Amino acid sequence: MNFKSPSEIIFYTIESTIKAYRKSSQKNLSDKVKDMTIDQGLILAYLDRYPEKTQKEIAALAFKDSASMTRMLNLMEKKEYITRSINPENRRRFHIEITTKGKNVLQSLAPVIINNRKNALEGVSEEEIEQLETILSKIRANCTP
Amino acid sequence: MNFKSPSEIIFYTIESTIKAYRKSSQKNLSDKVKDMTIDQGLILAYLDRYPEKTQKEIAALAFKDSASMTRMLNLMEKKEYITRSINPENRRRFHIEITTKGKNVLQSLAPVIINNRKNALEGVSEEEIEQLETILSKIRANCTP
DNA sequence: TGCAAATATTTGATATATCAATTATTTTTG
DNA sequence: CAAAAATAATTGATATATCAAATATTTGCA
Repeated sequence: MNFKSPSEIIFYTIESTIKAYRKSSQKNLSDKVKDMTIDQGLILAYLDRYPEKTQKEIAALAFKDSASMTRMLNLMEKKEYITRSINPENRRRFHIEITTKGKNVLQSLAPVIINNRKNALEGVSEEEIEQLETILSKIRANCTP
Repeated sequence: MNFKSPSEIIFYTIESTIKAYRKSSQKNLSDKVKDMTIDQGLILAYLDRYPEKTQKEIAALAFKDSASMTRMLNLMEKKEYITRSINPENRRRFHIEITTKGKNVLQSLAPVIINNRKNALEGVSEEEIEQLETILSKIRANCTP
């Protein structure tokens, strides 16, 4: 197997880039709020923005599996960032609410998330972001059944 | 928090692309070899190519943590893809050997991995790969302490 | 030489990913 | 309408990620 082909290198680069981004973002976030992961923060943000979505839909937004979502929300409930109650219109669903504690955390998280993105994109032009977007979308389409 | 900024979208795209790639690669791989993950396959390939590297070094190549590597190698040992013996030159290290079974699996995996890459990059020019490489490296550098 | 620091690996704890199976409820359809 | 199909969420099993602490060994230096 050729370990030096461009195709090998590029997936290596994508992988390492996203890992570096996650790691640095998590660090900045942990400095600000103890006991909170990037993903939990993002999910909190999605819940805030789309309060009517089901767990399954939030999961899709965050590229999670329903099973992962269930477990993450269990944790977030235990940590008192959210509460869940059965949705009377459709009793298979939950109605998820962000607690005051959750809202406060979200407030303090927002600038961290924005700053993580800004920092990661320092020196990257709008045009480059568009190129990135275009090329990656093509790859994603190739990999999507 | 603005959920529609380019900076938000681009990380979403990177994330979804790599997930789609992993998922489709894993599927192709599972069709060929039962009970083998992409990462285990890659690690097998690295072990084959760099037989003298330590677990820690292999871990770094594959963007794993030493702890994860230990557990993955335990599994791979249990599945009889590798054997580990203490390296007499430095008894903190292991000498890892790929078993015949491991070598056979590796053989059948190689074309799958190559094909996964080829398929994912269908319609992506060399120039685009270079652009991707350049831009992502910039982002990674921004996120690397 | 002898002991402190460094190194390689493991282990424990906790979080997440993924697949398949299960439960509870709602919707569809013959 | 009643049974079957679809849907939302959960659970179990297993794999992986991550951090911190522990273990074993080697290296560097006073």
